[in-house]
Amino acid sequence: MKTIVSTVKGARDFYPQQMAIRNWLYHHITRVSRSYGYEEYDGPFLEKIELYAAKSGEELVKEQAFVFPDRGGELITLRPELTPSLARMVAQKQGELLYPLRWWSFGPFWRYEKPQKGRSREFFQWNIDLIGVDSPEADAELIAICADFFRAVGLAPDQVQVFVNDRQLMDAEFDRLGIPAELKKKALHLIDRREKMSPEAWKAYAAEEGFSDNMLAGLAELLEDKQTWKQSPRLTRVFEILKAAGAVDYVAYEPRIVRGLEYYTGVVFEAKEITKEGRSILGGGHYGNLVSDVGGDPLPGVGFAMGDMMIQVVLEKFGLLPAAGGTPAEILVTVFDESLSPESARLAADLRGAGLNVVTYPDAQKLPRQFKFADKIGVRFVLVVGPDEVMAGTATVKDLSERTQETVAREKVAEYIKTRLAG
RNA sequence: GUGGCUGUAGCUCAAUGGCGGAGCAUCGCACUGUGGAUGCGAGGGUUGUGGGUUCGACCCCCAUCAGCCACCCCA
Repeated sequence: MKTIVSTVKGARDFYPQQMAIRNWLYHHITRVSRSYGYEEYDGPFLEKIELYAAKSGEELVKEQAFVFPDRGGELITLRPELTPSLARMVAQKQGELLYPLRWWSFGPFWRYEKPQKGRSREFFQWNIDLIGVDSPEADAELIAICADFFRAVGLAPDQVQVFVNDRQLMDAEFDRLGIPAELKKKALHLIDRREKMSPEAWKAYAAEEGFSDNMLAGLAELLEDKQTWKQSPRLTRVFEILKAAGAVDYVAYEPRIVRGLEYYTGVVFEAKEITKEGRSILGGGHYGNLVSDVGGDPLPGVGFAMGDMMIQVVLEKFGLLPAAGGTPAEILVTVFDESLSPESARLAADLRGAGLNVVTYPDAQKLPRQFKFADKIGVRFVLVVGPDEVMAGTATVKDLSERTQETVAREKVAEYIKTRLAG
């Protein structure tokens, strides 16, 4: 026992039960993505560190990426996010791709973080982007995809919400409040920090950063006003579209959402569980230029990313995770004794040929043990082929859930079971 | 990266510094052509790891690892 080598910190074993949940998530992600016409893609899991050097939050690469030298001495990074890879993939074929581009992906990422609930060092992430358009319709489409996904997994609008804001609206409001250009970035940061500090600490912090009392009062007011979006033609349009698309129940304007990543230039959004003001489930927004950092021509887009950990935390809280997997088999074929084991193998093969999932007991153990095993793994039907059945060309089919049993001609067994399964 | 809480059987948890236990689970038997129930029995532990204090450590101290929580940051 003591010699078992533990998993790498922050990495997870996927036992069948967890694997079933991962596949279930993947299934819904696939369906929603495809329903909007998005194509699946993926990038490499390993990238050169330079790819991340210029882009996306300095801290992400410097402090949170797994970086190691390969045997040739080159610094290799386990990808901490997908956007830079996506940017390269688009830039490499910028001229030949057909826009707008609708692409999605679900795969593993690594970040050297301190693991806790809803956060590990190896996680899966859904990335989805609409590239090559700049319209509010595009923003609305991605937000509607969030809403559709939540609906698909059973989350209701009173459980999760997509909170939306527009950085350009904030920018205009900053102008109105007399906040100079050099303070705007700090102002966004200040908004981001508002909920994490007491009002006093927040004010002190703001004063330290160079904000006047007037600006501060204006900012505080801006954060309380849930109607400001009406000043923004873009947000007005986004909400109009979301209403028409039947997604607006899941969406709300929220001035406190500004998002940390600097490449967002327009609409930004973040989904949260609303009952506890929890951590964000997913986040995204509009970026003005995806590919310039990797040498392409300016190309706008909108996208979001959702990690697999937080969504599972939320789904579990609301009892929405699918029931544990168990065996995919419907049938267990017992082995009466060693001499008749080929009969069982033949019957099992026939049933598999008919499209059924069949477990054979791998040993000529006593029948009670085989039945007990069948019960525990959760198959519905147990088949017995003993001397009597072989003589008569039949098989005995016991339905564990109905507690009934019938002896059926061998060639009719598959049909018999299918009928019972359908009924 | 910072601060805090917790590590005892497969799981959930007990055990004043003095013989490490229970429930559930597992396995066996009652029960050689039929599962769940019941009864009886069995196996399972370097008390996360490594040091220290002590006549004696699951218990106290130090370190370390892991999990969780709050920051940081974000998904």
